[in-house]
Amino acid sequence: MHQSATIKDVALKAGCGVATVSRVLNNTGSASSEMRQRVVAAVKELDFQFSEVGRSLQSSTTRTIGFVVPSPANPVYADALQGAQEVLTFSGYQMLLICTNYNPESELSAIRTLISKQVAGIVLTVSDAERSEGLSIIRDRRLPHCLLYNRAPENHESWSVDDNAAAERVAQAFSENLHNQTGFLALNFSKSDRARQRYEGFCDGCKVRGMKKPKLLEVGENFEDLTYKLEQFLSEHPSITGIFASNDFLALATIRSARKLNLKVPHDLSIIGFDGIDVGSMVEPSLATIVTDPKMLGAGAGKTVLSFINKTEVPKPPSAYQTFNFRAGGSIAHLGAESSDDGKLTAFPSSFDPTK
Amino acid sequence: MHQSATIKDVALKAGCGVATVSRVLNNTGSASSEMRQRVVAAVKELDFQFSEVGRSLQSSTTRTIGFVVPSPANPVYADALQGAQEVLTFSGYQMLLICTNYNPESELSAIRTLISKQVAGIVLTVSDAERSEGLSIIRDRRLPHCLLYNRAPENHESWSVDDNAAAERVAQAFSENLHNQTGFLALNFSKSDRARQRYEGFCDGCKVRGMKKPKLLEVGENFEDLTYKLEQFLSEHPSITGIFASNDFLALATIRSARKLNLKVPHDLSIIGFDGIDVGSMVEPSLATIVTDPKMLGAGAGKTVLSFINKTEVPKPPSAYQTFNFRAGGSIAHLGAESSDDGKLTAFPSSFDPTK
DNA sequence: AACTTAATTGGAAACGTTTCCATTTTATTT
DNA sequence: AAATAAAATGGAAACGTTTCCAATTAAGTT
Repeated sequence: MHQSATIKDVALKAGCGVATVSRVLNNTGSASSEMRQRVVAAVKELDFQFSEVGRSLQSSTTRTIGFVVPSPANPVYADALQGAQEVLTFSGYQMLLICTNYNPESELSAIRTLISKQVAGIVLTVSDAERSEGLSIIRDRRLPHCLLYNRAPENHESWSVDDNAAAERVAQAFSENLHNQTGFLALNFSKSDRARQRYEGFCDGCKVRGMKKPKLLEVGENFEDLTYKLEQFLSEHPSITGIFASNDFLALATIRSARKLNLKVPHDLSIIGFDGIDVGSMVEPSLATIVTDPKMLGAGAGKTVLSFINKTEVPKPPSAYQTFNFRAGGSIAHLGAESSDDGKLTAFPSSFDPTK
Repeated sequence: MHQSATIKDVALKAGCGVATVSRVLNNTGSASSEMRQRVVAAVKELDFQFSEVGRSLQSSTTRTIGFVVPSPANPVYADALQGAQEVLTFSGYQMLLICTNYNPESELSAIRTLISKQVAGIVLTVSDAERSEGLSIIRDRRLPHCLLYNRAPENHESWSVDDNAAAERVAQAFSENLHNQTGFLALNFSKSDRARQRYEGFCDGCKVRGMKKPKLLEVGENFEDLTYKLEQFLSEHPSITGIFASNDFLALATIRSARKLNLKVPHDLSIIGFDGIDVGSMVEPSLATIVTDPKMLGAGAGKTVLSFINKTEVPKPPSAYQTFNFRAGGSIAHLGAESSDDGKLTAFPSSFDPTK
């Protein structure tokens, strides 16, 4: 690779000292207009750009924020990154991105790497915020940081959906539609405190409303065998009328599997998703789901870290019930009083979609 | 922020020179086992980690690859980033990510920023590869780089879908199903050479097969007014029986809009998408589309840059026809000979889905 | 025990900046 | 024209590493 020009080269070409070049280019300190011209000319000629490495060493601050997320392939994180990008770019910061693939061991090494790289701050989503070793290292070093999608343990800032509250809201929706026995489709149940919090909140919500405790069905990363598993699950628990899926993709996949099993959604089985991806409202039946705003959360977490760095006022994350919204949809049926031929209860027409 | 320990602190605590610490920790050069122990102890005690900034300055190479993409919110790029991440992490490199939001002006500044940061290489998607100023700067500096999703001008490596060929394949699909007049729904038509190449390829394909030239409908970033625009478009060109949409989301949104206009898909209007996102095969009717492998492309571009850096053999990108696959689906109807009551031609049953 | 060889160690320079400080030049005032 | 103040300039140190090289110490060899 062609060696880049340094400030020394510029100084040489302009016939002055490096200090002068630095002052001119940074507009700090004084310089004669003739000198300025010479420096600018030399810069142009050499296509000079400062090396941020040199600068960082001297100023001991890289204008870089580290991001640790499970996977950009999950649109929730992708959108959050997008939101954060806008905030960072606006403030002249860059994003160093490391993905952990829902692998807790990767978290620690990611954080170590970011510390080595001397990032000015870190935004991170961990597997389990309560017992994350990486997180304690960050705190010990007093690195500006903010959790994203993890509820904050003490002394940590966090921008996150309140999974418990959101899952309770799902229970409410099932309850309002007279469902009694439901199921919870868990993705990454062991690897994600979010998944567990959702199940917890869902169980709480069901209990409070006098419903039966939801049955749990764990699903692998790629939804393998979903149709088969769903069939097993439903035949084991035939009283299930509604399913709460960990995320919208899983919900849509479940609808497809139900279709393959000759079950009509929502007539035979109601489905509620989580995240509120756009496609959910494009399909037929539209997907009832919890709508979240990943971009806002990502931006918030980014702003929080920046405000720590700049010692400005730290933005307040939204309160629990501002972090999500329930979106009704055609995938959930109201179990009226009149029973249908197959013994199940009739549902709303599947074209019902209050979002339109 | 709590000042981190440096190699000097370690040397002091271990009672030796910094050179020794460096040698011990990097396993370069010799050291007595007693010395090793003292150094290791000091490191533990101080929780020392090398500063990559110092290292980079001295070695003049950051182990960082810059990525310039339009937006991670687009799953195509998100998946590509995911693929690249795995490659980079495996080789001990990090990803510095900058998003341009489909804004050509941001590209140049992004590239300048990356150069300042002394990235070891760059993977980038630009608005127009043929006339990208950023790209020429990169070439002038002889920075290891690889295009992603842009066809390569001379002297540039590239991992990309062959948009022309893929769009031709779409024309073939329409032709096989006896469509004659089609429309092309363009997203970011002015800002993306991909969109234009798709239209070009689609037109070529239609022409070769004796079909009418596709009508063009441009759509804004957020599909605003899609339903209204679609209505206008179809009434202006009533002979249109099929639409090729720029991407799958747009295709799904079009299906929704069609539904709102009381048009049955595919009976009244056939739709083919582009990208092959998973949900496309979960919905009903399933979406006929061009399936691509963004993860593979991202990984390939990453590998290419790494191989430039390490002067190892440069991986060969897939040939044009290996970069995509046509996936049939229920959203495209075969226009048989028998005409239906409304004068249009009957379609396959909408449950037809060869992917199952 | 004296000598040669090998292993171990630390000092110092270099990487590209910024900034302090001292020096030189220019402008202003008497 | 001399004295003073202000502006312009450059040298050098510092930031945290690695590595060359010289110096010291230990280990073999006769």
